[in-house]
Amino acid sequence: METVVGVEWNDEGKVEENGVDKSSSALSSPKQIADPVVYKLVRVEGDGRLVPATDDEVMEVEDFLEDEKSEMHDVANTEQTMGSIGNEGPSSEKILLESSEGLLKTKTSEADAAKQNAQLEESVPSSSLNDNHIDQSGGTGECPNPPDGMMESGSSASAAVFKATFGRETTVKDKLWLKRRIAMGLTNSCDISTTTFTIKDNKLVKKDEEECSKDVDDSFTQDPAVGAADVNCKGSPTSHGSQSEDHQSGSGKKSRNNSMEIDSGSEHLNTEQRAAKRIRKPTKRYIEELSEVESRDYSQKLISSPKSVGLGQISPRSCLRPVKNVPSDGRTVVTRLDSLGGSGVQVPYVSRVRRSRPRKNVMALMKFNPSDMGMAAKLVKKALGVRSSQTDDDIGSKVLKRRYTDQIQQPFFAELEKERQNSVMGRIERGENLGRSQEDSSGDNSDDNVVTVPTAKGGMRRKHHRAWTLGEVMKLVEGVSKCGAGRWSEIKRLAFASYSYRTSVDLKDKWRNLLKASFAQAPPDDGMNSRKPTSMPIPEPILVRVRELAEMNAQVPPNLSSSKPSVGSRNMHETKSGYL
DNA sequence: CTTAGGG
DNA sequence: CCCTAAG
Repeated sequence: METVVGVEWNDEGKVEENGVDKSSSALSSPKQIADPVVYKLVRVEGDGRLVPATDDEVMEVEDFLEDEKSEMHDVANTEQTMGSIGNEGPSSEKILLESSEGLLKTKTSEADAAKQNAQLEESVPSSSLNDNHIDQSGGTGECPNPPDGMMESGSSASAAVFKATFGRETTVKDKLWLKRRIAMGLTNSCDISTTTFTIKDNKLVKKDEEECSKDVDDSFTQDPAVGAADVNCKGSPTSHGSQSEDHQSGSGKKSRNNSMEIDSGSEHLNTEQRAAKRIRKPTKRYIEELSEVESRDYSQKLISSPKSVGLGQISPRSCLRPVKNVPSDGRTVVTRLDSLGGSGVQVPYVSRVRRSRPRKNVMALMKFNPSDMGMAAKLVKKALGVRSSQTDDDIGSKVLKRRYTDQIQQPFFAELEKERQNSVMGRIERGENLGRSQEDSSGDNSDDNVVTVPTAKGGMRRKHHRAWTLGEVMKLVEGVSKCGAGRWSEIKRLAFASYSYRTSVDLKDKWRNLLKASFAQAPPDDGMNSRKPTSMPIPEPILVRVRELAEMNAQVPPNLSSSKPSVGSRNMHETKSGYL
């Protein structure tokens, strides 16, 4: 099988001078004259040898190219072109061409490459390589899709684009192949196009575009991650965003400017146009540490991941975007409410839910938003998860949340808390198994509708951070006595079935704390008590039991085990001994 | 998903 | 409480 291919050679040309210099016409640029890089037509024999193309073949190609040239002017319907590409499978030719490509070592100096690129921009008016492409095709009023722009040009232009895309020359003249190649390259490397491609026919694209265009106008400089969507519309010069394709295999924390992988192999890439890279999905924690802006970007990314795209559910995202405009110091909660809500007040509530179990609330949200589907829910959930944490940060940094809350706020809060606790205690002592305290009651359905409760001194307390009531503690202890420490899920099922909050992890944590408390409270007796009498008045009996159980489970900390041996007498007063 | 441990 | 790593 033989194939005619175009090959680029240096003037020094190692191949017979039989070809036709097609480069200038192909690239439709007079400047090409001095350019040493030219196209030669050669034939690739079955054994891989190169044979000068015959005149007929040359003519053939010329016609082909002519055809392409004319086609270049036809900027009319890009979608059609796209379609044809999509439908066209790789021709058998392609394979051979690829192999030949390997054989022919193209040599192109950097300068040449530069020239090529320069020409490229000239010859491909609506190429996405040009940041102004939006303006050029802006007449349509639509946001041009970069790949489409690429597709408009013929093989010659495609070749140029190819080079621009892959950073190397191509010997392939097959228009379709080039197109596909470019498309693939873009798809794989440039998330912009990914999005574009995937949702090309999706009406949501339009929505997206509307949103982003609206957004872009006044949006601050966008992080590439978020820029992606915007790029689609505006082709932001600064950020060729790369929407993470959400390859689960994402690798370590890479900067957004890391090199991307291109299937056909890439050499030097024009960094300007290659700015878009695949980026790794940051971890939640990472996000939390980031500034608001970046956090939001994260949400964007999440939502605009292929999954959502595939389902054509991007609405949440568009809704989210506006949030960006909210001043960081302000109550993002409210804003988020509006934007996300599109529909509702529910959103903020949801957002307040603890990350580990937002599902229920999300479902509730779904009820309010019938239009949202499962995937959307997931995404929303995720986004909200991020968001919530972020909001927390808004209210007060994590540090504040913990340190400040515990040490400074508590004193003020102490009184209230104490009162409440006392009432609880009373009930306990009465043998009344308090199902739930006041806090609890607020919990299940409407739970933390109020994000924070301002306290006397301007402190903020989170509602959804439920203090452990004595009853809960007792249940916990009892549960441990029954099931043994470590079987938290069991305990949760048995003793905490009615407490929708309190995950097994919570139980575990609490137990850990109890353990610590039970063994550690001896030494600082007076000091601690006097200073923080209100913090957590766990009755001694409970502590004793905790200690007991701990000993039984060999959970006793080595050093502390001897700290309080004297209390042993009381240990028998409980029901637990029989169980274990 | 559950458990265990660090933050 | 939150997060993550393991099983």
